[in-house]
Amino acid sequence: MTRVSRRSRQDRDDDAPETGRRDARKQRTRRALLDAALELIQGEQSFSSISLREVARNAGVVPTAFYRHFKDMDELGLSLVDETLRALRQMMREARAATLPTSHLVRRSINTYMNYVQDNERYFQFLAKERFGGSRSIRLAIRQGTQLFISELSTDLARWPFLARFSTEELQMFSSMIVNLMVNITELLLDLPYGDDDEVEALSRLAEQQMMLIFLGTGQWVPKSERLARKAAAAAPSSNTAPDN
Amino acid sequence: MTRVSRRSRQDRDDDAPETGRRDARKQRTRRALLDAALELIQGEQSFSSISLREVARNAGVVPTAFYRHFKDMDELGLSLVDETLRALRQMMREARAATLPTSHLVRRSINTYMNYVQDNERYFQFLAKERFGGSRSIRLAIRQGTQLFISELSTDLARWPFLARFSTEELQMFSSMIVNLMVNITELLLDLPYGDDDEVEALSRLAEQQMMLIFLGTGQWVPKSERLARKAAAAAPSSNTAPDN
DNA sequence: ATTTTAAGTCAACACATGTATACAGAGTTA
DNA sequence: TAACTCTGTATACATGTGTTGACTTAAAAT
Repeated sequence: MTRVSRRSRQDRDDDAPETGRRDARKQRTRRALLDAALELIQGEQSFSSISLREVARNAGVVPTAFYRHFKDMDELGLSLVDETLRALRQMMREARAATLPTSHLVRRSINTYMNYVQDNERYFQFLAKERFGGSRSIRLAIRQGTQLFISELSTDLARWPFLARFSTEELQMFSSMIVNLMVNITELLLDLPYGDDDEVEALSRLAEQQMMLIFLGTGQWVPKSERLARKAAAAAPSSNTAPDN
Repeated sequence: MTRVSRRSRQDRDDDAPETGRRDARKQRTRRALLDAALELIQGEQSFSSISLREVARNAGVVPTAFYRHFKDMDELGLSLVDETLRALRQMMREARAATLPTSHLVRRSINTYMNYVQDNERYFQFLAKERFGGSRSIRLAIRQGTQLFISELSTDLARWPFLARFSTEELQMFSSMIVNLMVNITELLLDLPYGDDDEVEALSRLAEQQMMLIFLGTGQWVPKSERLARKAAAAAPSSNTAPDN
């Protein structure tokens, strides 16, 4: 306790290799622990109901070794959230880079996403279960991540010509609806009997329709900026069958 | 084991008083157990992470007494789902009876609902947490309940003049979007710092806007029944800024 | 070559959990 | 009244839990 190590593996700020081989070993069992937790969650259990010992056992390691990596199950959970959201964001970035101009953009994006969910089922299972199930800190982290998504999507939407006229606030509202929609679809997808491609197809089409409905709605939505002006233009009876806002 | 009691309290089919006073006692501790579980869920824990003993303790009863009422924690959970959904359906029926003709129907319905959620927070907390957190049977029960809601809502929507032209399938899609939206709003509401009326107001308005957006979308949605006919009417370029379906 | 560091093991603890069995006493029925 | 039926209690057991402290043994630093 009198001496201070110059630099430990834990408090590095960026991912420097630090130094060779013991570190690799540590990283490996850390992964094993994370994977073990994810795997255990796959079944009936939720994160809050699996035990530290269970995780350690499943990772092929003695319970006390756990503490070399996480102080808590909660801390492991936060790492899981972090990792998951990072991966998701990564996917989104790639998707954005890949699909620039095209018809069927919506359909293609949805298909990409559905495939991604199926390939990374464990992460999404975790997110779905802990979005409301777990500790406050985990819930909060997930919510912040979701909010970040909404913001990113709304800046994307701002580039679409027929959405350019809306305020960022309105775009955020649209985005949040789309994200909610996809969250819901994701959760349905996760509960599907494994590998039923027809059902997945059906879900994709449902998502597409629902998204289209939202876009149709935005087409009729009167931007906040125009609302006062329009109101001033007398009280003409609405000729539309739909209610106006 | 040789004799068979004529009729036990458990296998009654409707709520006959059965007979007096011992039964009342039983019913009372049964309630205590259910309430204890709900209360425990209020905090950080989720249903799958609370123990039988905890519930018994919290209900002021010895652990083994639990078995006089439920064979399992899972069975208690199912009772909870049942009770919750029954109460929800009840609310919906009342709401439907109360609000017949009116402008601001959407706004009023939303306000009613939000109040209901706040008054029955425990039940909604439970639903939110177990919708994906718990055992398959509980998840399934919740999903079925949700589906039932969607169906009921879609028969309601069918009575609205400007939605009459749609197929039941399309109405179900609209309904599911609305229900999802409300589920999402509910979950946001539950995580609000307790009793912040302004935030609740903001959430209500958000829900209202989102619902309006959906209705605007339906106004532009081309019913399946008309789609072929329209397609036959040549390939006129769409004059709308919004994409068509 | 020697010392230091730290990831992982081992054994042990105090306690919580689900459930089985036997029992008490009030409530019901005859 | 006497016989019985149940809800709730008391006790006990085997097993799982989080966390402790002292240990080994390779890798890293000196």
